[in-house]
Amino acid sequence: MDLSVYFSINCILILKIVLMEITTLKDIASKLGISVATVSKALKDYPDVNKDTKKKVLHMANKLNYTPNQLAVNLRTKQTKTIGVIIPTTVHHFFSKVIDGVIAEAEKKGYLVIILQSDEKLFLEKLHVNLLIDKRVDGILMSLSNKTNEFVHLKKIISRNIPLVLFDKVEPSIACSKVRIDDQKAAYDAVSHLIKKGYRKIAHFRGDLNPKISNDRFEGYRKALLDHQIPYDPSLVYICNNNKDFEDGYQNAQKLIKEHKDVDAIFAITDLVAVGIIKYFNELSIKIPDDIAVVGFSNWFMSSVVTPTLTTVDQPAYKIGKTATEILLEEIELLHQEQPITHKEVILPTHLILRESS
Amino acid sequence: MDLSVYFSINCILILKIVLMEITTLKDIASKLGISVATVSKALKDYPDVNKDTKKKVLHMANKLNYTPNQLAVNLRTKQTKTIGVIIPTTVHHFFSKVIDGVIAEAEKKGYLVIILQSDEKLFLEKLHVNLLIDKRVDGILMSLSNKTNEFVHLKKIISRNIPLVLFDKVEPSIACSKVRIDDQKAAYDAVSHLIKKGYRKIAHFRGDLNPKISNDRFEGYRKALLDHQIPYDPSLVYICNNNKDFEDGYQNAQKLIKEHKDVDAIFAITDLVAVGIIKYFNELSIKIPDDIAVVGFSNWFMSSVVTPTLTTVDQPAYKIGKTATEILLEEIELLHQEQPITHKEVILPTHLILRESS
DNA sequence: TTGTACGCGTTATCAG
DNA sequence: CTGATAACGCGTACAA
Repeated sequence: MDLSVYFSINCILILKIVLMEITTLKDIASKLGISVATVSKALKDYPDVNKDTKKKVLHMANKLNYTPNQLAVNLRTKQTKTIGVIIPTTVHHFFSKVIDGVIAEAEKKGYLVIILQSDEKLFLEKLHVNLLIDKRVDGILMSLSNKTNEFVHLKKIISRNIPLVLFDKVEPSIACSKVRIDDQKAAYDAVSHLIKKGYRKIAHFRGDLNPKISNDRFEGYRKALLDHQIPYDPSLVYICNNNKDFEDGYQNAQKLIKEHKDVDAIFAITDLVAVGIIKYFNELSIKIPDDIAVVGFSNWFMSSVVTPTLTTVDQPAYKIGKTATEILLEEIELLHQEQPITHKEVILPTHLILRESS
Repeated sequence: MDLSVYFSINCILILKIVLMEITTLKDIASKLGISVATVSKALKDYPDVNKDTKKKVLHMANKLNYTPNQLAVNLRTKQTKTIGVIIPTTVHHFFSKVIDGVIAEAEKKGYLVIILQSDEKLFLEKLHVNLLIDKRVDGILMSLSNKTNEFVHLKKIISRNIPLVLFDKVEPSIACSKVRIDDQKAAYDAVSHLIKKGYRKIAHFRGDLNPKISNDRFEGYRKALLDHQIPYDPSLVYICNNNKDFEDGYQNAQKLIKEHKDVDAIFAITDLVAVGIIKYFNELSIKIPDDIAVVGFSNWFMSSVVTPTLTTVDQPAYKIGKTATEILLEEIELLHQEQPITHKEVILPTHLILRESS
């Protein structure tokens, strides 16, 4: 017999003995010979309870290590002090920072966070919405998947009177609060920067056709060109839709070089795409930014350590998560107090971070 | 008045009208003129209920969009179908992949996941343990913070009879299941690889002194040297403990070059440290691997796109999360069935990924 | 100041 | 096969 297994079993036996009993109000009440109601009130600092009994209750509660059973509290108060988050994926620098912000803010206000991933699939998004509704979370935070093109599940949340805040990938037609950046303006700024630096033949590696975010960035790109009297050339726009941003960037860079030898800059929809481009150019010894400049989007950590370092748009991920959560918790609070809710749309500022690649 | 605000308020009014009532067993029962008990049984497919009534109940439940109130279910069954995860941070490639694995596996089995961050602080770790216990999660998954040097909070979990699985950063003395890699062997393999490639003066950028993980990797480094008749030189070991891995790598590389001009390889405790080293060497035009080879640890995505690409130890993050969750859910299930639990210690294999930097 | 009694929505036992 | 009834643990209006 393996020693570690033996050890483990041994431990279980010991544990059975040390097992801590969970104390309830009833336990305290019976030990003290008073009623459950009084104990409850004492613990919640009600005014109509004798100082002495309160002290006794507090002492006993402490001694028995009492903590209220949240399940029972939830059932009574109809609040779970829990919010749900649905995002495409956690394995993503942007989203993990958003989560960081969400958890930090929620925790500060005494809320717990349940995280679910849509994996960019509509049916999973729907499934998870139902899961969260059944779980009776107090509110829901969502960044929509790229494939989401119908919104009954969002309407269901709203019709159930559960506060919903959309962030990042947002649907304008849904009546709820939203937190996002101005993708069009951010893209416009990035491309304008390239133009000001003297680049003229600027390609754009864009995202899928459906998501608003990708169209907005594309529009920003186009507008920047037109506003600076550079004709818009559709053949300079490449679509990255394999959900493999890095390889999309790498492969499209390859294509681009074949099809447009004279291109002098690329605006990529995402840092990952940009890093794919950089990788390819490095392999071919195409000099960045001397031969071709590259600008990314999101300011992933990676963009600051890659060679050359990447000029990119800083997207305040942590702040997006934090703000969305603030609004959500506010709405939850208002709802609880039966006060009217006014939905907000917050647009957080972005900044272009200038680095070596442009 | 701002139009969007007006629009929002309008929407609220509409919502109030569409508000969906939540149906309970009682509703179904009264509509059908039967008892709650029968409805409950019909819905749960108990054998002792008439086919006709069952059909009627099912139909009505469907019509009214009935879903059981999980809060009540939880209170009754004393299960929340929720597990808690405490990790140092979500903003970390390794941990976000672990989370991915955890959520995927939990979801498959119908469990939800609450995530909390210790931010490498012991007091937060303790706080969160209490939060999760109060929340009555069915089980807890933890990767300990670097600062964790006492374990009463872990013992508290166990004494409450809540299944606990430790992963990645593990404490051997705690009687619970564990999922981890063999850090010492992984480090040994990495350094042996350098030696076989002909490198002789190999530095090690290690982690903080406390965490087991960092000591294990250091031991692997030392053993590999000794086993290959290379004397161990303590002055070649640099400590990275600023919690800023990238900068630690960068700065220690600077120091190393000053203090040991003839060093020919570095084994870094983490890819981030390695990338910091690479960055510094790139700036100084020190050739990797010709002048100095670099090996990292973890196989972050970044390591495959940096220039030169980084040789590193692949740590199966997703699998670690998935396996830990599997074991946890198993133990939860066993506990629920009042069957004895045997703790497991799973050691997942790592692989050295050979790239350009060595 | 304290205690009684009920409700939250389910599940489970047991009698009919 | 069906339905009272109790219980889970807590909160609170109301009676004492």
